[in-house]
Amino acid sequence: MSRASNRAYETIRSMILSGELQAGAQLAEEALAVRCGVSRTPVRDALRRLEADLLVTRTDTQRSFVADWSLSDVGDAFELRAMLEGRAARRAAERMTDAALARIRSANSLLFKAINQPVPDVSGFLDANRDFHSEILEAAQSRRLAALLGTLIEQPVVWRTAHQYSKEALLRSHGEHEELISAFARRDGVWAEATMIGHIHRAYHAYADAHRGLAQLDSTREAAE
Amino acid sequence: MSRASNRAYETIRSMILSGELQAGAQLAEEALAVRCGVSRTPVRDALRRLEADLLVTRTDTQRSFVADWSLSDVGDAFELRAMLEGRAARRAAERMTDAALARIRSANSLLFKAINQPVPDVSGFLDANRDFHSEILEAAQSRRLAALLGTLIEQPVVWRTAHQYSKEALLRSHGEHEELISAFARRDGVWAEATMIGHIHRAYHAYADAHRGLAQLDSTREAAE
DNA sequence: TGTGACAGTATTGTATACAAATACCCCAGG
DNA sequence: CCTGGGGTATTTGTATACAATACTGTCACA
Repeated sequence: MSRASNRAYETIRSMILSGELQAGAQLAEEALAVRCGVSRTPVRDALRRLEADLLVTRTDTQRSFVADWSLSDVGDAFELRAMLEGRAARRAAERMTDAALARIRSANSLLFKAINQPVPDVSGFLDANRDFHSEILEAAQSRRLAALLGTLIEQPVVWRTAHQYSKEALLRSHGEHEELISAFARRDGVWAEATMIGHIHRAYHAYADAHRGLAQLDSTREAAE
Repeated sequence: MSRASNRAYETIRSMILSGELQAGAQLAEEALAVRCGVSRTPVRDALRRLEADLLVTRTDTQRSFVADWSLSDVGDAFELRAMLEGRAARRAAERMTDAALARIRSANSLLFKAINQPVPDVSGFLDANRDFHSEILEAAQSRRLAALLGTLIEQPVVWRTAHQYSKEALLRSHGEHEELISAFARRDGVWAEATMIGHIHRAYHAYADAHRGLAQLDSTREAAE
């Protein structure tokens, strides 16, 4: 995808995720085109992609709006992601090559290094985490699974969650990854799947706890106004 | 989606599925626009959607080609579909209302009627089958699950398979649906999930058998030339 | 013979104008 | 006050022109 189209996608996406565009707000193509500094054509492209990400919904008459993500929607997404990533881990374990295993190990080493800085390097953690999971997806050798997970992995949700994490929680992630690696090393698909499902579910609860905390802050703030 | 865009989508899709456009063939926007009798704009839209369906792939430089669906890809898709529809059945059973149950029963009655014509009414069967499965998806109350399954349910694959079915095979489908209904009536999610997984897997094997038969015919024909 | 640069061609990306559809607002009638 | 109709404003759909990019084949040179 070339410049303008990507720019529109990234711009609109970040406006949604930052809250600059609130849930339910209408997304008119012309207005977005102006804000992104491009014409409507790439904006239309971007809206299509965001719709596939479920960040944008369309009415039956083709008007676009910022989708509203309740906590239950997020739960929904995590549940599916757990199921699909679990399946990916199982397939990966059954098809694991030594080379892929080495790459996965290396990603988790980088992740460990990022945690053990004087101040934990969250963005380094996230990069390594992404690599770790995508190596597994690669090893699973299923284009469809990759395509489905692509729409489900809301990196921003992971992002928000990770910034809430304590160093201990980050280390726990690393430890769960190590357990996955053990399962891969033994080509034990069932173990890998179960571990992955647990791993994602723990991430979900970390997110939900943080979210509840924030919601409480919000309502406190509102009450104070 | 309006007229031209849908027309392009349907036209290109059917050209791919009918084999008029063979796997690996390049899909140039201008050429497709001419063949569909519309301009490039709606064709671009259509290609995006077909890409999401994985009927079309794009190179890193944005050229589009007809995706090549080996039997293992189809197996991949069925496996995922079984997992996701199984999950949908479980959720549906856990959330089943009497009204939804009635609609599901009615869809399966129509399906039964379609089979029991002097000559089985395959397209009536397919309509009822689609309704049956989409009522379940509706009852599952998960937008994301619905979105994921939407890209996976290749109605044409079902179509090709159904036309191979004997009346007995169609009746077996009806019977499996009845078992699902029993599970729903008892709100037994585990039973519903297991039954659905079996149902989809049987459909896959029916497809694979038919496909192998066709492949054999093809190679025989080629040998004869 | 092999390789790299170049030019010409094909293809996709973007902007823009206009057409079609839809939503909104206001007012009349009950 | 509510409801429906109709006109206007807004928004999306489509076509088209042009720009940017990627592909292809040829020729020169090693």
